[in-house]
Amino acid sequence: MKFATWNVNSLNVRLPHVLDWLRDSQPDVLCLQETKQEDVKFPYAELEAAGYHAIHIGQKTYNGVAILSRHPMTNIQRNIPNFEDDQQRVVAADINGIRIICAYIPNGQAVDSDKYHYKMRWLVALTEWLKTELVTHPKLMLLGDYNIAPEDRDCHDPSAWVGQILVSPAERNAFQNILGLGLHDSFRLFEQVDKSYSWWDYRMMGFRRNFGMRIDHILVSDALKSLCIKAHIDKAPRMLERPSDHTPVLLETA
DNA sequence: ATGGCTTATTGTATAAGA
Repeated sequence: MKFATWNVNSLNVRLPHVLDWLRDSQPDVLCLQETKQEDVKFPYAELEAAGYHAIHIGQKTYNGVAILSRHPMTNIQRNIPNFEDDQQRVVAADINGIRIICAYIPNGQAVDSDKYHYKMRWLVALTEWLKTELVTHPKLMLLGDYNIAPEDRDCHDPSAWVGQILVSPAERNAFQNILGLGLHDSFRLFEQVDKSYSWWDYRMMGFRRNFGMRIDHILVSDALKSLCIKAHIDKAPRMLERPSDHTPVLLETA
């Protein structure tokens, strides 16, 4: 099966890119972040016509996540259970016996800001929930925009980013805590070219100069690890007119 | 360089992203 995650930075704007990409790439499952639309505006009909079931949880202007799937989805969960949150950042479903969790982890804005502390609380709640999910779903995959570059090699200029969000020790530690549950960064299960990133700033010609960060990830549980056969980043959508600032990250399993 | 884009909004400037 082929899985992917993509922060589209407004599905309203990016729907043509998404439909083209689904047609060309034929993933079984595509997780979207930052749909930035209420559910009544979500393009269920267009996606159904393209061959995809969809589940979505959204809000106006900010956040919003969706799972698109060629296969039926059951056991649907919206938001992290037992975590008070007015932001729409998580949707999950069982697909072909695999627990698929799509997450848009908070950005954090600036280290030690209120939003940063929210990010850290949010990561704790996510980690606690994952721990219980893994008990009942040994085959689990967590796809999304983590807003964390796990290591220095995931940042175009580590020295310039010291002490910033996306790379701060506390954020990286939170990422390691998730791995500690028995999850694996699928991208790093395979040999990759240096300076591989999933996001580039719109400003300063970030993409052309490859000033990017690898902050979108697909983590897999122990039970899925041995089934992984390929992981890569598809930079093509980032080269289109009026692109998202993120590009799709993919994983293929046997 | 605290931004140089891009998105969205009961807009005509502001907030937020990363």
